[in-house]
Amino acid sequence: MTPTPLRLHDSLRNQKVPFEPLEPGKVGMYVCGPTTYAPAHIGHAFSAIAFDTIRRGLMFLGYQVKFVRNVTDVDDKIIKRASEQGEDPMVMAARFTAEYNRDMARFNVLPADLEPKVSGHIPQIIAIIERLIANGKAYESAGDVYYAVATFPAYGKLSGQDIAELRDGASKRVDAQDTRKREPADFALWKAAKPGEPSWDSPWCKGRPGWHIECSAMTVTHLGATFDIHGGGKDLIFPHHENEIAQSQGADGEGTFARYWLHNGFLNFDGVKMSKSLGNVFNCGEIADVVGGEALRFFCVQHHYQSSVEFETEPIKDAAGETTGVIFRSLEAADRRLNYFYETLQRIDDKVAAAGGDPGSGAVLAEIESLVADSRAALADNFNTPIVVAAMEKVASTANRLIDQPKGLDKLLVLRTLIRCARDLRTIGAAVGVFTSKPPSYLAERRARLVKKFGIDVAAVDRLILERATARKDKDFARADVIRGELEAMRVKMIDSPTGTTWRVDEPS
RNA sequence: GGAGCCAUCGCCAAGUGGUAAGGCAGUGGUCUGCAAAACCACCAUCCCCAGUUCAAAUCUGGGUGGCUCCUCCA
Repeated sequence: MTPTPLRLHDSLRNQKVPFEPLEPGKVGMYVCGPTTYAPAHIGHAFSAIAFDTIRRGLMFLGYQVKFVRNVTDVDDKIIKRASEQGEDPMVMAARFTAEYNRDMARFNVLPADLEPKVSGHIPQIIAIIERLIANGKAYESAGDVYYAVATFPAYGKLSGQDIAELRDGASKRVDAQDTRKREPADFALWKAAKPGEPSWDSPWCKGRPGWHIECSAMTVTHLGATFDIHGGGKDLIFPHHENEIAQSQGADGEGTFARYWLHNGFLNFDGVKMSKSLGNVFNCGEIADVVGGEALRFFCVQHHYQSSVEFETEPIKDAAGETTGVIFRSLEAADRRLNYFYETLQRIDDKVAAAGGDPGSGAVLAEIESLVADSRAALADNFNTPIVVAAMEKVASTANRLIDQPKGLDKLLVLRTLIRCARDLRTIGAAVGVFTSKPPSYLAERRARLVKKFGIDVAAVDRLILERATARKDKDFARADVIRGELEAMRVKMIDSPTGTTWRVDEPS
């Protein structure tokens, strides 16, 4: 299959450009992963989902993707946190790494093809530092090794920063340790370890790598000196990605390293940045428990990966006015829409099963035929997933119409069209990471989640529904409506149909 | 102080030179014992001002408002 040509927004050129992989049909992609010193929060998920969507999009468009996402398991923050908790840093990092991967799986983030760790790449890191020293780009100072920013003229190109300005900015923050640097903007490639800290032998001192160098070492190890796509959060542009470029090109020469830079936008909470001081940092586990992992995934897919996104929350307060929790309005809305799609898929499956299955090949209604092609075009235009969602909305509403009001249409045509709707919705859903569950399983999980959340007594609901059915049979509609009122007070809404009464839990919107 | 991003219907959100996707909410309708769900219909000229152009939400300049980075914060 010939891959579909695509255009993507390259941060370095700051514009949408045609994507031309090094090797036709193949994509080598590297994304900055987590530093594992704490449970993953929703920002980590947001970035991981963005690049998982891009990866899936590339695969859907016909590219063979090698997806590398690193784990920073050696880092000052890890050492600090582990020391505070009296835990071994490497053990703690391994624990949070496993937790990170479990969390991301709940958002339908596929495992990376490779998940390199700093601790497993010390020789490669030392090798690249040695190359940098040999090239005159780095210098040793009291056991530490620093990158000499002044030796790399292109420094600042990615972030649009002027190196003179950076010097001014950095010089305001000089502290005692910085006297080891030639100039404040220089950054550490290797730093000496204190007793008890994780450390490795090196030509300079027993120590550990600086933060930035790991990515340069891992990309060249696993993707080669030059590769296709490098991704990460917008906040990493400076200094992290700027430093990566300086390191890799300093070691391997001009024109090497990432050929396209992709950066995902940030999550804003009610207009402000997420930060611990504002108390709006939410862990992935909490989010997935409260609204379901796929709801966050769907929410992300409803937005463009590059845009910053508004995220509406509302504190839950007890009688005394104390905050006891938080309501994720945006995610609840996304989950309701996701529920609509799953219910639609369920209805199609039921209808098809009732009709005796697939009637074989033949024409389908033209209005649903373009979903796959339209989605392909949208994804090929810088991974425009909101357009994909809009196209899926159209197919879902058509499917529902065919189920409810198939009047005047050939039965086999309707059946074939419905089968095609379901098949294409699942195909396109998978291309962006949604609708991956079986509808009964999603619907059951959602109900269980909401039943638990609102403390609904399922046995009582079933009893009341039976009572109401009896009342309706007796034409005692007054009684039936009283029962409905009682159920609605429990947040239970009934859906009457020719085959009986089902119910759903409704969140206040 | 330096760099950059953004401003589209009540809310969320695509579109970045050719005459405003989609969702939520709202209104009217079909269906229903009544509802709900589902479906159908209606629902914005794009922050302000000035330019460029046959044509601008989309380009340029100015203004206003918001956000981010320059602090190993995704």
